[in-house]
Amino acid sequence: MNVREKTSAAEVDGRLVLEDFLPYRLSVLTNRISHAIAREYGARFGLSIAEWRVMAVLGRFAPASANEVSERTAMDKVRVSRAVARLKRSGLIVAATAKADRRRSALRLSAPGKRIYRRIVPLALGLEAELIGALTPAERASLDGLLAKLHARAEMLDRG
Amino acid sequence: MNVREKTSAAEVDGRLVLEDFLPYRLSVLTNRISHAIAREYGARFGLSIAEWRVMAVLGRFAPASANEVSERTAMDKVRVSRAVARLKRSGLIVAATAKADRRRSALRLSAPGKRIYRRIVPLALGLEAELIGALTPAERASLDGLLAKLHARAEMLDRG
DNA sequence: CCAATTTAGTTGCAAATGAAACTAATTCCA
DNA sequence: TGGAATTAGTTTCATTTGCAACTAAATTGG
Repeated sequence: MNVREKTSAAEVDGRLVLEDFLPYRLSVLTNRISHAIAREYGARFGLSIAEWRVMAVLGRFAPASANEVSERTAMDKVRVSRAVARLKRSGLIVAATAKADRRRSALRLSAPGKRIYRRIVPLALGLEAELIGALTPAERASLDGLLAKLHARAEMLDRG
Repeated sequence: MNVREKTSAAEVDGRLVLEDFLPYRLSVLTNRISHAIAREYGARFGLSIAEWRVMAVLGRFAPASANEVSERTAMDKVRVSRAVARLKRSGLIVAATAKADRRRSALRLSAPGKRIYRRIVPLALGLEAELIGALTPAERASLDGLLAKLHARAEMLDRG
């Protein structure tokens, strides 16, 4: 009957069905979340999104170099460099030169940085809870696995 | 034994386990995909991501006003306004004044715009295919449902 | 009706961004 | 070894971004 093969859920007759197109859906979703986050605790503590992300990485993985932060967040290294500079200026993080490699900095949260970090974490978790509140535990587990797979593929696309 | 309640998978002892934190994971994933996309067809056709998104919406929903584009993509209206201005200048879209409401523009792809659109669509779909290539049909369906739920929640967070 | 408010879209301006060039330290290998 | 190539991070510069203020059109309610 000469029915055209459908190559993807996101395509009909050569046109892109945007609302089914995964990169688009992820982008919109992430935009909305980032926006809500920026309002929620970004503005409240005078932190940009980039700054908060740096702090979040350091709260979890300190000491870390700027490069490590960049890799972990997929943020541009220039953006990281600037966020780090601002955070140093405002005293929320401290930088030592790494012993093994003097090009590298060893970044950590300062005491005031830790205090702010500990105030933001519950807010961040609260927001996440609102987000996944509609999901059952099984769905959360499923989401977890799917994101892991997508992440692995995206890393390949981005690098290769 | 006074074990502390664990409030979330992404929290341990007051610290945020970033790699389990949904907004972070989505952000990294989206960053990587956008980056790959920008390289893949952004640079190749001289289009910014914003411009391509406008075209993608128009390819799907023309005629549409700038505001509609903004809502559908969750992009700032200023960003849309500028992308539209550039696309008009380069002749890829045309704007008529909406009959019913003369503040509104009625945007459409021009003939050259359609030609470029039809060349980009397969690339976009190819990229998406690479991304979800690792997922079974059941997993794709599952992802679809989960994103829909998250999207609904995110919209509430962003607006309310 | 028409003044007050709302909505679509643009522009001014200051801040954020990122590619490319640069400095400085390290590694590689001939 | 030591010079070439690589890597960490910063700076420069042109572009992009987005808030706020604006214009213009439409809607609302008195």
